[in-house]
Amino acid sequence: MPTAKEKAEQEIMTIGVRRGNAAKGIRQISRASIEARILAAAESVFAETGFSGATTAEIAKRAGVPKANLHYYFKTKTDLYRQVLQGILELWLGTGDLIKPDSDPAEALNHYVAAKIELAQQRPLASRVFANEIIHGAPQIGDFLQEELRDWVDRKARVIDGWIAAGKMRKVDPRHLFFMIWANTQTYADFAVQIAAVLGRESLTPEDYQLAAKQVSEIILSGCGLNAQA
Amino acid sequence: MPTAKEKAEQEIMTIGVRRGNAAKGIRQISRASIEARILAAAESVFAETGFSGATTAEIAKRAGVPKANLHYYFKTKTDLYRQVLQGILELWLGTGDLIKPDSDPAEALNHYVAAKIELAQQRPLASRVFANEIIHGAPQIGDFLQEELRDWVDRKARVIDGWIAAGKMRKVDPRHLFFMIWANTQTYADFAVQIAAVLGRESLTPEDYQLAAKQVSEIILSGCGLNAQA
DNA sequence: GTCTATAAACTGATAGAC
DNA sequence: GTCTATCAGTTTATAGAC
Repeated sequence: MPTAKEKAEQEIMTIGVRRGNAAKGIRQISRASIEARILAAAESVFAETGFSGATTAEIAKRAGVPKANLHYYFKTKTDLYRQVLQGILELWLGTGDLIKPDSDPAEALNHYVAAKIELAQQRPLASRVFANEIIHGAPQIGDFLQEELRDWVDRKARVIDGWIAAGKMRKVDPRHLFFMIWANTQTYADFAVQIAAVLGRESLTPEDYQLAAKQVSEIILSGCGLNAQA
Repeated sequence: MPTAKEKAEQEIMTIGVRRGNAAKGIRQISRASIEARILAAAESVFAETGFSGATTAEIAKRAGVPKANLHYYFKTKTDLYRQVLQGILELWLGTGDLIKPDSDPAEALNHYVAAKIELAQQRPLASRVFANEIIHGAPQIGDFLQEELRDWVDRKARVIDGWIAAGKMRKVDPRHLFFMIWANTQTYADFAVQIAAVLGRESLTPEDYQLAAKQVSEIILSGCGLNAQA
């Protein structure tokens, strides 16, 4: 028979804290952890079935909370979806830090491709939720694309144009170069099922991702008149 | 006031033929045209909202037929979806005909990229329905990927390995080369909203597709140690 | 804060008259 | 073959007891 203290801790671990049996600090930690569990569950369900196909019942089930609680923490299914997307967008813009004027072009682009492939391997669900949102017209993040993302690409494009003007690489359209890199890396997350099927595997192996990063880097760098990296 | 004949023709054009007012031949043509309209409407709705988000009511509305008739021509929503996919797959394998042993590698790959970009431009909805299906685990076309598509890629990979062995191009992994080409071309259909937003446009222009085809071809061919085409 | 029960709205599919 | 009316099953969201 568990003590009252053990029972309370069990509740913190599993379904959160009931009012009155935990200090404020612990309650906040617990609340944050419940929200994190719901967000993680939501990401997986949205990735598998898209926004419309996802049900709050399934998300709640995977998060291990009653459906009513999900609606207590996130008012509507759309609110939950928006917050999942928000987390993904923050992940996205974090890469590409090495693309700055005084970097070596080959090193910077190689690093960017590797980081994006790494993300495809580590967070394929996030990539799929994002891809699904864009394919269906970006109803929730259209503003982000036209503002933050466009600004980000404009800044990076200026860097690349600078490299070209300095004779450090072949003349290419910098924006379409980014479209190429995004497509080539994200495809290993979004289309993993197709790629695995063509390779005759159940799922992609670490070696597949490694070869993908190597070849994508080589072809794109070479296409930009740069030497491949070790 | 329309004559009886005009009225009958109008019905053929709009909702098909009622029993008794058309010969068998005309009825069959009409039936095919109704099915084609439903399939086209279904493609657009599936592309916009995915399988789960699509409603048979919306598809019927766009096709200009009562919902019950849609279920008369296509028993279930899944049946309709499968037939839409079927048409898309046939479209897909048609390209790549020039990738055969005695072709010039640069010409063949350039032609393949151009054909795929052309398809992205002409049939973006088809590309999005396909992408949506793959992202969500290919529940309906998993078999196609493991059989027909895998065989197709195996055959083409042998051709490319032959070109490499003959010293006609740099050594690359042929399968990952296809993944690159698919990703780079289909992204202009699937992610058109994102690309247009980054380019600051309402939608992509013919010049955008032309530049895309040119740059994708240049970078991939150069990356394969081949000279760019005119 | 948690959870059961249920309201309110939607959707795929069909019955049955024409 | 066509079409209106409707059923049966889901699904989002909330009320209200604890």
